[in-house]
Amino acid sequence: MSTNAIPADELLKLENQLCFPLYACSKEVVRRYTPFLDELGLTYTQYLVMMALWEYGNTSVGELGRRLFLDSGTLTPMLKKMEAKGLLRRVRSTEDERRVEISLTADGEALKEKAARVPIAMGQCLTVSPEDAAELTRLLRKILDAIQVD
Amino acid sequence: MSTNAIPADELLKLENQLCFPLYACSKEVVRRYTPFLDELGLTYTQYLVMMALWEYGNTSVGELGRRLFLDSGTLTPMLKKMEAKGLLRRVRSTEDERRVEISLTADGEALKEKAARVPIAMGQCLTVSPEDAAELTRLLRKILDAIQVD
DNA sequence: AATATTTATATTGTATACAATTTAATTGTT
DNA sequence: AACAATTAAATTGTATACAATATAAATATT
Repeated sequence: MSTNAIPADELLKLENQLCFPLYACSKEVVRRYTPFLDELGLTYTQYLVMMALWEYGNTSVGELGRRLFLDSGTLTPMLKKMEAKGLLRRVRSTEDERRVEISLTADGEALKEKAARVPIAMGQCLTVSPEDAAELTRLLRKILDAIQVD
Repeated sequence: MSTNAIPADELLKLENQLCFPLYACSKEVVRRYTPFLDELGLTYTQYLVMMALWEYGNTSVGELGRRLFLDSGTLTPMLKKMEAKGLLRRVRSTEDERRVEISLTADGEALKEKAARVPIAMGQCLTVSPEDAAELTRLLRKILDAIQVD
């Protein structure tokens, strides 16, 4: 572990850091979803929950959290709201009473058709070439995979 | 605007979307900063504010917001906390009384030396090659630039 | 000059996020 | 079986984020 030759000035410049554009880009892109998701009555995180349920089917709070990188402190209140809106059911598992099973209602399942508009609209809004998008996704997944290890 | 041939099923898969890995990766990377930033008594967003001030010098709330992609609803309460901690000053401009000038205190300026450890520690924590980091940053900046236009 | 428009912050309200703790159920050990 | 350790959600507390609105100051218009 040798002394790093780069001075504090350079190290701390926003443009020299990976994390800042990552943070800013994520926020700005998510923000662009809002008008399209408003039409579905969903927030971005709720939309993620719905996509996970549409794709993988019914699960538990914990499994949902592992898939979406969210913990129960975020999910529990959000799932309660979504249950109140009639999109899903929260049922304590009889098999393992620690678990709460999340399942889609008919309304929740039906919302999928309307939701297909969202990625299409965003695709037109973002103007990222398919190549750039693929490369970006690849690099982000690589970091996510690496970061999970420790 | 022709009918898109890709079915809803495919469009709505988490793995087929750029935004989800972007969102998840940003969150997970920011979370890794926490232990290092705790030593400085900063949150990640506060760290961004400090980096902007160290790099660009004193500014106004609005300019800070444009640089960091944050609005006054986020910045005002946060800057008040940072002022209370003695890191910066908030002074209503006499020249234009709508503006609030943000300037570093001696303590805030001094924190820069300790903060240089943070990007070094994160660099070791992330294990991203310089090439991947450069490519990723380039693509993220490209999206951020494109998204600002509309 | 008086009024309208724009601009810069601040405030309000809603929705995440997550660390830390709590509670209750299940599993592992002796 | 009894107790310890682990696991799954829920809760608590703190800190963003941002849309919408409010407020006040500066600028533009008539």
